[in-house]
Amino acid sequence: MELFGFGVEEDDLAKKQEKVKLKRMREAEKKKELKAYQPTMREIWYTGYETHTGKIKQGIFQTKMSDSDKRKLDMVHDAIMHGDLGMGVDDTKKFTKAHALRLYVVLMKQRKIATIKKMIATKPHNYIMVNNLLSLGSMLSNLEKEPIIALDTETTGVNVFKDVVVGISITLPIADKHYYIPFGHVTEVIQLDAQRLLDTLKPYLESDSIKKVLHNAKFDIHMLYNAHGIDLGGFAFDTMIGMILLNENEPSFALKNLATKYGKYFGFEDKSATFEELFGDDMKKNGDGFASIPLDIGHIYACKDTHLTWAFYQFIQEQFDRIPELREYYDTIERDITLVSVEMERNGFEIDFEYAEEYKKDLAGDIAKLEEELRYHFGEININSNVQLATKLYDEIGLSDPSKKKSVDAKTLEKLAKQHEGCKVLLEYRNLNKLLSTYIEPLPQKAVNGRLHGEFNQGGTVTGRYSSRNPNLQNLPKKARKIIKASKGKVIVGIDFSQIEPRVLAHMSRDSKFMTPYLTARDLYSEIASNVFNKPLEECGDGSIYRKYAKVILLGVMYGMSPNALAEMLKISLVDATKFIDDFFNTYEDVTKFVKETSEHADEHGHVKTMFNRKRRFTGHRQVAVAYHHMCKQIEQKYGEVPTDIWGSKLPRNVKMKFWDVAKPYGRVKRMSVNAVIQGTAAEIMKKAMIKLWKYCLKMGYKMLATVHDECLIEVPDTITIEEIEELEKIMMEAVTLDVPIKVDTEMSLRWGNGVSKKEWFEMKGAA
DNA sequence: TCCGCGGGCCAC
DNA sequence: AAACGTGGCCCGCGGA
Repeated sequence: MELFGFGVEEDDLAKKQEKVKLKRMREAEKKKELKAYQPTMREIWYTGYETHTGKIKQGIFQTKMSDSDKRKLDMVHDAIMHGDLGMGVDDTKKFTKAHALRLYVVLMKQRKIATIKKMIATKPHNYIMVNNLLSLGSMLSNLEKEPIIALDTETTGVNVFKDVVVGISITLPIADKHYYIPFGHVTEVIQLDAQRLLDTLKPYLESDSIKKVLHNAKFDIHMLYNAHGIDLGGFAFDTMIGMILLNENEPSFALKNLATKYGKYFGFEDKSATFEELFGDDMKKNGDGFASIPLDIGHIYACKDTHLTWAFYQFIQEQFDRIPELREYYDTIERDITLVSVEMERNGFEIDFEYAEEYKKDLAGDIAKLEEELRYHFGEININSNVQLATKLYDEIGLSDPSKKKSVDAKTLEKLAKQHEGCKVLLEYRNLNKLLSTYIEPLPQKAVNGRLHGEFNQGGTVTGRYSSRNPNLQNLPKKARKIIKASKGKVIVGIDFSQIEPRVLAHMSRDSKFMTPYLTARDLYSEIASNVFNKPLEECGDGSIYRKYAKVILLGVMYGMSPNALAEMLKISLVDATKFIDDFFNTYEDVTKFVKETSEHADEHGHVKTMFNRKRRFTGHRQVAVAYHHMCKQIEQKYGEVPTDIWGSKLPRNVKMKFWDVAKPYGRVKRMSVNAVIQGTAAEIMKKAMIKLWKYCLKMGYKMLATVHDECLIEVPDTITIEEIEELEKIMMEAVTLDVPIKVDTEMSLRWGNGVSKKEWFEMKGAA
């Protein structure tokens, strides 16, 4: 590797430098050329389509670090030239690469220390550390005059059930002061006694009359409660959720990232080193998080957190003044739902460890047998490696590839099963292995005190739905749900909105034909099934395969499924699939109109809105729409009409390709926009229902456990009466009033996944 | 050894 | 060059 002169015997440093300079200039030129396509050597923000998945992505694009050593050496070289490393130019002769890299570490350390010293020297006058009774008293007397404050906790880590709070930041807007109150730091610096301090702060933190603004409030509420028994009161606003409402496409909602991007809009220009730059490594190494950070610098960062949170709060309020319906949306839906999320995460699910262990053993045994069979069929390959598998199937065994892409997914393997009997075994293996490795094996390990606590994120999706993770409790297969049981003396009640998305579509489109089955208490899916498959209605009832298909069809067609995909899914001909889609849109004229108007709204405004005014924005779509419509017009003029099936049309090949370039992204946004309105509205209805359920459950002593998009899970005493269940159902159904009735279905279970209907449950109870 | 990515697959 | 949406987790792989 070129070391910029280090270790060079001929010692013509100047000449060498000249060469390097030239080289750098050439590189810079090259870089300039490439910039438009692939930015190198630094981070940039980007927005674009991910070519493979077709998703719109925003993020930080980071180039590979292959040149990082070069840069490091470069810096060391400069430092030596400037005398920063206390060495003369002559010393550089002895250097090796390793030596220079070690020096780089020293250099960075020196720079860190210099930065920290400077930050401490230039600390804002209103950043105050509270670590004695005098400063505490002063802070409290100011606090009593504040109707609303910003609050943040510093902790030993991010596990809300295991970590603890080591300090609390508070911003007092009227006093214009930002405080950090440390009580759990590993330091020589004197701190207030933790217990006595928390006893003193508790009434203020729990007070409903002192309103609190936090960034990612869910985390702090958990931490204060779990580790210190403080039940936060007066929760007023979560700036993270606020920012999500203002731009759901933001790549990161971490306070520091938001500050870097938006700080300049409210006078918070912060060019100082980030906390991670200075302490990221230390925190990782020591394992006690913020507690290990020296307080003289740590408290500055802690103060800045609430300072920033408050600045964002004001910024968001200004935006909400412009868009008052968003404030209304936050106030009526998102604020309280934060507390519901906390409640669900805190409750968690009880795991049946014995059952899980038994199930694990069974599965492992079955899987081992299948693995042996697979070795017989496919030899000594890693059966989990799709690369090795594809080579085996298509190159060595020589199966003909129905996917044309050497795909080895379930759909393809099913087709291949006719050619090779090992494929069926493989499908069975995949099935069991997925169940074991993703669910049965890891879930019990994630339990804390016997209960499994997943995260529920109210802002986890761009449409307004919840997401769930660590673990994801919204995608457990029925078989995996069986390791979850009701607590002793309890029963899990699952209430789900029946066909909520079609009902939302019926309401929003006001399509009378679509609404009629709901208004006359008939079943839309069954009617569709009867029409499509040309079967009598009796054969298309609940539980029939035709009805199940109809459900898939309706949801698919609603969101723009292609005839090809539909034909594939239903194993019907392309002609039939095309005919069904046409029939659907001809039958439901106002649904068609609704889809069209939604799409046109997106074209014109670059966003769509749900029923309760949450926006989904499509960055750059307006330009795409203009280009698309322009091209449609041109094609219409030249060729008579715009074909629905581009590739099957008679357009010249180059026109097809050019049209597809805009039609593809345009179509994608069109589908996303229609979906966002319906899915988003359904999600809002669920959130409204959950808030009402939550309040009722608190009163009744029930435990809310989870939401799975259109379903709510609640743990109640097993002595619950049918009237009490019906009260819960009523609360769900009355969450909103639509032009079609809202229906719910209830399932009761001692083991999730083994549910019975409400009727069966009470029959069982009656018999016992 | 760690990280990002893609393929595959689970849910609604 | 071939069109349902919203998510998260596991695995192998290649690069540092």
